[in-house]
Amino acid sequence: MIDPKLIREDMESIRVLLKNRNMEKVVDLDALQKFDEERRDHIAKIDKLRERRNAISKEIGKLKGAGKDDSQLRQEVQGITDEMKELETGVEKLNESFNDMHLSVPNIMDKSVPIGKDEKDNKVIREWGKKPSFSFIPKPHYVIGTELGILDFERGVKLAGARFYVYRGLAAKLERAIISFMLDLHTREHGYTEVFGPFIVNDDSMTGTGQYPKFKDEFYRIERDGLSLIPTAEVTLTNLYRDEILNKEDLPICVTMQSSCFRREAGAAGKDTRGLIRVHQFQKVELVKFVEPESSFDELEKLTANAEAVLQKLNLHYRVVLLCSGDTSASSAKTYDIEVWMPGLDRYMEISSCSNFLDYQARRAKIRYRKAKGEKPALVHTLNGSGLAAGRTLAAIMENYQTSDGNIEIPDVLKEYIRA
RNA sequence: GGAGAGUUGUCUGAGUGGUCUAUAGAGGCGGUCUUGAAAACCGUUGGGUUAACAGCCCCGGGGGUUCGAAUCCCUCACUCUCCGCCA
Repeated sequence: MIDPKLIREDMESIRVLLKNRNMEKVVDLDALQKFDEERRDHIAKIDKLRERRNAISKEIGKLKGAGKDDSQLRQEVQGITDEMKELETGVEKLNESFNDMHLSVPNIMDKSVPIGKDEKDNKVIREWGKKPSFSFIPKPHYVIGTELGILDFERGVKLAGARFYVYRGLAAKLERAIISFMLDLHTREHGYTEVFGPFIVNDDSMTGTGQYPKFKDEFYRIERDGLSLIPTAEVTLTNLYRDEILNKEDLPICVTMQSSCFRREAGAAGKDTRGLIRVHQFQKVELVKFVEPESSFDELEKLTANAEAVLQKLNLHYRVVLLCSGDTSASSAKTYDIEVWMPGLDRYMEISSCSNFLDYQARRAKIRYRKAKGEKPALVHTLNGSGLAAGRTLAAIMENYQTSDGNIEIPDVLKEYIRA
């Protein structure tokens, strides 16, 4: 959620924002403003009425105690109650309309974000390493994996359906190694604390990070228990401090967690249908930071560098892309995608997405901190990024480390994790 | 899954429908006193809404009864104890 004050005081900048994000049609700003005004007007009236009613009730109590007649006061209070009821039903509807629209207003955007329509307008910020050269035509990971018998898509389908897979032998082992390696790197060298928490969370958590209520179709929900499978450990990690007031001294808080991630991929029919790129269940190491507002853009650079370090140590060529206004997700103020080179697919593939949410998530999830004793709590800034998606990392290693005889070499940094 | 007991402000803990609309103690912060400290004494001590004071809201969440609810009713969640089941 953006600061509701912006809606009242700086409508024009929101109008520009919506235009840049191609979301002009998503939010009706005039209606939003109207709902807000009416709703606040009603609330003020109700408060006045309640003040009067509280006073009368007190009076009645006194009269009763003294054994005196209170019928006149009772009559007056009846009128007040009726009026309040009417206003209250109005406020309920107004609040609902306002909240729905307020939730769909995207986050403000950083000045450094290029204005653009879609991924074509994204800006490549830097590249690292080089595309590897092969003396043969490199195969896509799903061909290598199937031929080696370590990726089994047919049995994945049998067990659960399309977009599921089974790892066998080296693939299973390699992914486990990748995850351990990444967690060790982030905790030993980048200052993150390793966390492990629920993969299944309640609706408050899904709402806190912005998955609900807008994108319900994209996630697996267990109706019977009112719980959902997390699409990313961002949900678990960011909601750790939901409804809490943190100490300034404890910031920044940097946490990392590996989890399975569950996505319905509802709108992805026909896209990336082969291989490990787009699947319903995959593993990922997530990085989340809670920081003071002043430092959040510096922290975004650091977080992105932390994710890049994984690829550097694996010696995988990648580029960092700054997403343009139209391609940045609604809750993010600035996003870098890290795209790894896939020789078999002959294209770059997103393997991490690092975002600064400013106070957008913190406001929803009520994550605050106290700057100094006696001061009112202020919202923290939250950031997150993949560090990295494990299944895609496995795919990238398979394609980049393939040999002419159809095998895969093990990257040096993973060797100590694979003591077969 | 069954039975019972709970959930109150930083903590402990009162409060079973009003007339001081949250006792009291501890802790924290400030002060007096002191060479300094302790003790003692005095004061202060949450979140939200609002331009702001006032007002209004918050006694696990939601709903209800009532002129009036921490207090009564319904419902859900969580915690504890016992039983059952179980990796």
